Amino acid sequence: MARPNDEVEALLREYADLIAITGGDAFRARAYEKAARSIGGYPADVSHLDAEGLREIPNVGRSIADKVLEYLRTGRIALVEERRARIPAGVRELIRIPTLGPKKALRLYEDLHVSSVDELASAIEADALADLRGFGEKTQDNIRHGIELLRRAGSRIPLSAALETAEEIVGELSRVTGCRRCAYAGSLRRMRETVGDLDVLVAAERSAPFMAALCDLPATAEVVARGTKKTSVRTAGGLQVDLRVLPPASWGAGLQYFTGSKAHNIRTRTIAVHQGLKLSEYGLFDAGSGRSLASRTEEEVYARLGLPWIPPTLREDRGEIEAALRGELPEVVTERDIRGDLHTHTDLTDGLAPLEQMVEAAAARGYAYYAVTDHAPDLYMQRMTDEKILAQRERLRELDGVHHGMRLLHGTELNIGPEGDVDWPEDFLAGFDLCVASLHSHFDQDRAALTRRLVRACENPYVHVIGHPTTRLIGRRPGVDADWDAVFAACARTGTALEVNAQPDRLDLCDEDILRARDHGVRFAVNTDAHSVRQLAHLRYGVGTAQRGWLTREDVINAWPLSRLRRFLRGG
DNA sequence: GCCGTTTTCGGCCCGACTGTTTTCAGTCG
Repeated sequence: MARPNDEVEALLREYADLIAITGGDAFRARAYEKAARSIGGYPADVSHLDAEGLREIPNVGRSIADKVLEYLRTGRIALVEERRARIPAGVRELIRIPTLGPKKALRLYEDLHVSSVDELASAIEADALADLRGFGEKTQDNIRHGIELLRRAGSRIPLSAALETAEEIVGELSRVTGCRRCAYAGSLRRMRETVGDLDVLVAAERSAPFMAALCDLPATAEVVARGTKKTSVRTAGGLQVDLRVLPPASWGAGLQYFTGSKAHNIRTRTIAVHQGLKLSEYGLFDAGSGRSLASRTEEEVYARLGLPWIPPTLREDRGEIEAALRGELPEVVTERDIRGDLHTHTDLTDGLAPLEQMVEAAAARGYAYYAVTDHAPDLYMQRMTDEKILAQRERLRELDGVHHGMRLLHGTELNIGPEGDVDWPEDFLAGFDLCVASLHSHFDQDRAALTRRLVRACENPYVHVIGHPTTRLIGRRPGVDADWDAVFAACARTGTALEVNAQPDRLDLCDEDILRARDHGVRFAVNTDAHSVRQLAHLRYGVGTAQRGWLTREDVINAWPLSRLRRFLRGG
């Protein structure tokens, strides 16, 4: 099951939403939100803490500590259940629609008895909102568009959630007696940004114990189908998990087949056919005699087809077969190649952990260098000042090299203003080792204005990296509309790196944009944008996305040794 | 509900944008 911290976070967030929807004290709602975020990002497992330990978590006081203890003891929080009884779950779903907040949700529920996204969609179709105060033409358009966005994301779940569930399931099944191999395949293994269902494979002589184990998992809510070769279940979170048990001799062929993509597999099967072979999930066979030629490992299967092993993240039929045939497959960047994180926050702005904890955690990851990039003053809500950032710099210099010799870079995340200007004058910017610059507002400027804005940011000699360049939020907000080829060209010309932001709901740039930018000769930085210690581990999602964009160590500035990185930052 | 170099009460992230309610509520970052 999910980590206790995550369960508590979800519950407190729900409570905060319910307070907001029922018109409770806004500050109280925010207090629960803040506590939820702090607990979710807290490094220690809350189920191992007592009341005193819980209260050491920022934004957790006596009342919330008691509620957490109640949850850990009984599995529920009475006050949350009380609020739940007053507001149908579907009403809370409504506030996931962009531009629709708690106030509008409550009005829809009270006046029209709308208690789900589907009911709202029908109500709009039936023109039932016409007489409702505050729901004019434009508002309805915005809601309709918001519902569209939600639905397009559909039932697919974020890569990060899928990966956590898959790793738990693989962990459990690996412990079952008779398990020779166990792995997840499918779009998850290819690290697609969202995942529709999980494909889990087991190699074993007997399948029954694994089918039983899957059905008995605590995460399993419903058994969809149960057979000897394949069993499907649905988790409490609504994720379908397909388990296939293969004979050990078919492991490689099965893994290849179920990893896909479909387009990639069509290409490999075509290659097989042209060689008088047949490729299936059971192996690579001679089409005439039916004799098995390769099946134990993926490497064998690819080799018998005349191909090198192709990393799963490349298997999209986006030229990887041709590159493999030419012997020109890229050696894609791996998590081990990343020598440092270049975009991270502390509690000086909206991060959760103090500088010392972030630095210590970064060192524990084995980084050679690490940049701290808190928000700059133009993002007013962060209340940054010259004094605060300079005091941080002083403290950071003291910590430089203290942990395993890890070097620290003092940076900032600048705000790209509507005209492409950034916070602070040039002489102040010159004091930073590294500046990331990102869009945080004015997303709906027209294409020409947005392009100019981004190009101007690139042309600023103190801007080294463009953070989360499109600002998309997966399933919630599309990226901004710019002439990206012009922006990528500007990055290449000015030596400005583009970020591959590893936050699971961003993954920005996305794989396709990376491929385009790469053609322009742009460099990249794979960064977590971590706002807590735990988020430093989000790096893997960024690396997966970078791989899908065919990036190598050479393309990624934070895979370089520090001396080379510093030359890049100096513009050399 | 949390918190404290304006400290046990009285603040709390501030400002902008949008749509619609002609003076501001709601939402967002």
